[in-house]
Amino acid sequence: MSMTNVSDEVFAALADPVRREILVRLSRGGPQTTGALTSRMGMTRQGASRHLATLESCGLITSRRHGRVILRELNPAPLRGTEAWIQSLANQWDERLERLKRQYE
Amino acid sequence: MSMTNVSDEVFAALADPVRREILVRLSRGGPQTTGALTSRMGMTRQGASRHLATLESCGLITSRRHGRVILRELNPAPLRGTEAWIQSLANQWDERLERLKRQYE
DNA sequence: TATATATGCAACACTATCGTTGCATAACAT
DNA sequence: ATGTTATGCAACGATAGTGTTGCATATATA
Repeated sequence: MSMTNVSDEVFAALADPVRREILVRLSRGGPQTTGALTSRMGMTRQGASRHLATLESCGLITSRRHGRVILRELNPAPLRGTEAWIQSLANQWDERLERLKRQYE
Repeated sequence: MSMTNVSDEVFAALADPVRREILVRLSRGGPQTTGALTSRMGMTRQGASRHLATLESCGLITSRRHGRVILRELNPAPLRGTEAWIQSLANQWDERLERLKRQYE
């Protein structure tokens, strides 16, 4: 597995605190409308809506339309890639330390 | 544990592909100078140097001076926070699904 | 049909970030 | 001392992202 360009968009999406809060709310409250998600978040509807578009673009959320309401739903699948990347990074470092340790014993 | 503002800087640092590649190189090659890290990365020394400053600012790398040479070293510790955050997010979603499943059985 | 609700799209100013260039500093080598 | 190597700091233009406002669209309700 290549260690570069693995879920580049996902990393960028996670960089914004507002988007992370949206993900947390979705994971706790389940599918919600933009309004329910936006309220008490100190931002215009359009501001939050753009964040939702960013999150959907990289696959972190999906949306289903019910009449005039659109329900946003969390999709944690892309997070596995970033999680794997981070773990691989830390693991390679640990393996390196272990090699050095064996060498000097 | 609060799900917001957990290693905000680390998430932002990981959003850049150049910085992620620097981390990968450090995890594989161990402590290196800026020059060794910068070469073959399609960027000026100052460009890479700024990324190194960003990474050091959030604790992902440390630096030791040896005469006129500064060795950069990976510090994977802050990554645990982001890893935990991602896992917690996915876990909460899974638990939610399980609750719903039990409810409808 | 009218009216309210839920949403998207486009344009705008503001800010942050990126990578560069130029100059300064500090440590080695000759 | 002089030159070379390794680095930092400051300023600049370019680019990208953020949040806003205004308008348009589509669906429900009276």
